[in-house]
Amino acid sequence: MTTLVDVAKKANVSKMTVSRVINHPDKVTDELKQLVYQAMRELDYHPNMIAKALVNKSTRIIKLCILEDIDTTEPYYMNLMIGIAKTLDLHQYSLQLVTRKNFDIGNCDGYIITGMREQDVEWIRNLKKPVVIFGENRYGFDYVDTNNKTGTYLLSQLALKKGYERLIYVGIDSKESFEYSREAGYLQQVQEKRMMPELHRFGNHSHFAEEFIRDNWKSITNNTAFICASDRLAIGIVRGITRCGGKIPDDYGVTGFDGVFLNQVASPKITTIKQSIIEMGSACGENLLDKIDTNDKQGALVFEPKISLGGTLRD
Amino acid sequence: MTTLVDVAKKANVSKMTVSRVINHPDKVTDELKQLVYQAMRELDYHPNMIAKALVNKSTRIIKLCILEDIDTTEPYYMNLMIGIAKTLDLHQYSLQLVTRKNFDIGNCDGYIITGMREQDVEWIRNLKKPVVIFGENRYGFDYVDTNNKTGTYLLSQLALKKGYERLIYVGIDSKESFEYSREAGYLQQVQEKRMMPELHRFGNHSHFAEEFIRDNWKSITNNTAFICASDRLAIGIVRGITRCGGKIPDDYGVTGFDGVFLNQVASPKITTIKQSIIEMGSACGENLLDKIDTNDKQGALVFEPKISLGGTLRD
DNA sequence: ATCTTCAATGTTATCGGTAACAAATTAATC
DNA sequence: GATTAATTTGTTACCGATAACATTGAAGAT
Repeated sequence: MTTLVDVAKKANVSKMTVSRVINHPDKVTDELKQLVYQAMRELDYHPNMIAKALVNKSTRIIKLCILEDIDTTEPYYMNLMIGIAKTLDLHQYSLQLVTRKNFDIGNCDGYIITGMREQDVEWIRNLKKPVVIFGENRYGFDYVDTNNKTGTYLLSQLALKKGYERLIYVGIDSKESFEYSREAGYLQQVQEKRMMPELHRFGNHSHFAEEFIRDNWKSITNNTAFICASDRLAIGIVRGITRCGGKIPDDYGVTGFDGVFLNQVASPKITTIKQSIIEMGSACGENLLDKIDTNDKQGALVFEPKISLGGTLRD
Repeated sequence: MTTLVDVAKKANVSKMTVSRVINHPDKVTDELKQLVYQAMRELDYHPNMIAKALVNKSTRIIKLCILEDIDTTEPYYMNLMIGIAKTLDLHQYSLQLVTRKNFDIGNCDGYIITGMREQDVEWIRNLKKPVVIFGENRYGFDYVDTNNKTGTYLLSQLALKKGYERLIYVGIDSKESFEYSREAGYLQQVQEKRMMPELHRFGNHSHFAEEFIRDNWKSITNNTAFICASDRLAIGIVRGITRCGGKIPDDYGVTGFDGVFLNQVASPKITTIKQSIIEMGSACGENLLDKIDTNDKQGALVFEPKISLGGTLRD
């Protein structure tokens, strides 16, 4: 490996000048800079990040903490990691995957946290390194997420435009911020149209949604659309309606949210919100690295949702 | 952060002695060792891996190269990563996720490679750091995998025991080693029973398998079991048989392979080979770290397959 | 012309460890 | 008991970078 000294010798300057060309180029004359650049190119010089890390007392490690149960893991996370890793690699940082159990083993320069619950706020506040949360939150942490409210707002709007006359929201029975936002999107659309809101909440499993349909089938009038907080629930609703003999999308409409995993195997495909998790992961990484560099708050980064048309709404 | 010097002062020895207690404990008297251990405990000393890496000219980074198309990514890889990360974290290594495009950016101490094809053998051979392949191969690389042959052998055996009289193998149309092994398992079982082998191969998509059933439905006699090389294919076969009016598991049996992803949403659940990818990932990590430490070949690590009973075989 | 001032470059010490060599202590040999 | 060998511990230099301070040299002020 070529080092600073090799470059310095070749360019006939001190190694400090080379270091400065890299880190404070404005403090070096153009003449020397050219010499140094030339030498770096000829020797194919790449700075040794380990040495850098040693003097900076940094680690070049970012921890990705997945706080949700690993059993429920979906490709979602895989895409997230791919996105994060892409950015980090570019900046010569590396990603460490940790869970609740082992998150405090070893040092790092920053955290990306996903699956945060209320109970986690405390210890996250106490972390001494920059943090970015993946998933919206109302505790003031910087975060990256889809605009959840706009998502359900748009889907509700679309359902109405397709002529469904009744809109039932099927939500997740949890106190998390994203759920409130998705409900809010539905509510706003419904209120704008002066309709009666109808909300139901279940654990995020398809069979809960399916049971709900079965148990209430007679009260579910024709021409109803279900705005679901997740693809899982949407699939349950579809299954329930189908088993009860209802016709999708002619008599009933269904929309989901997420569009990562289940949509690949579902039949018919759910009309849902497509999230570009990879892109969001990259954003997460960049957000965090900026934060590390500048030591500044970066604020939230909200991605505008895109509808992915499936076969569960008319047309 | 407490350093070697802090510990050395507290224990009234030179820092070199402390270093030796950690790395060559046999070269230090028990008396001093106790003093040093005591001091380390009191100061809660943890070695600085960055400094270590600098003098050892190592990086403490392991690259996980996923060579398959990211689009086809399944939770499979997520589990793999969790397994690998678990081991690496324990040894204070960190994992870097790379793909074909960016695999040579930045240094590392070793590679774990998955999704290897024949075309990759060349450059993998040329890598200068230790390598472990995830997935069996016949090029002499160390690897970790399920015993693929035993897997299909056992499933075939089970199908016969359940009384199915005809066994059709549905394989993946690719030249990869795992496919050959799965075929071999089926063949061995069939030959032991002096039956006529019947093999078909398709791209690894459920609709190919489904079409196959439709196109050949009249020649598919009752009491046939399909030994499939993947859950995807198995799901296609199930769908095909169901659509043609066949009854599973009464008149037709189906088995898959993998049991990670699709099995969660399939209905009925496929009888398949369950692979503990997390565990295999850990093994991968340990294998590689051993290799880095000893600079030795570690050989293959083959996990014995376990059958996961679903509803696609009788009983 | 001399003294400041400031910008451009070089020197030295440092980050936290380890290897290689030096010194000190103990044990072994004659 | 003196000499040598072996074991244990300490000293120094180094890994590859950067910060802090020192030096040089040219422009501007008096």
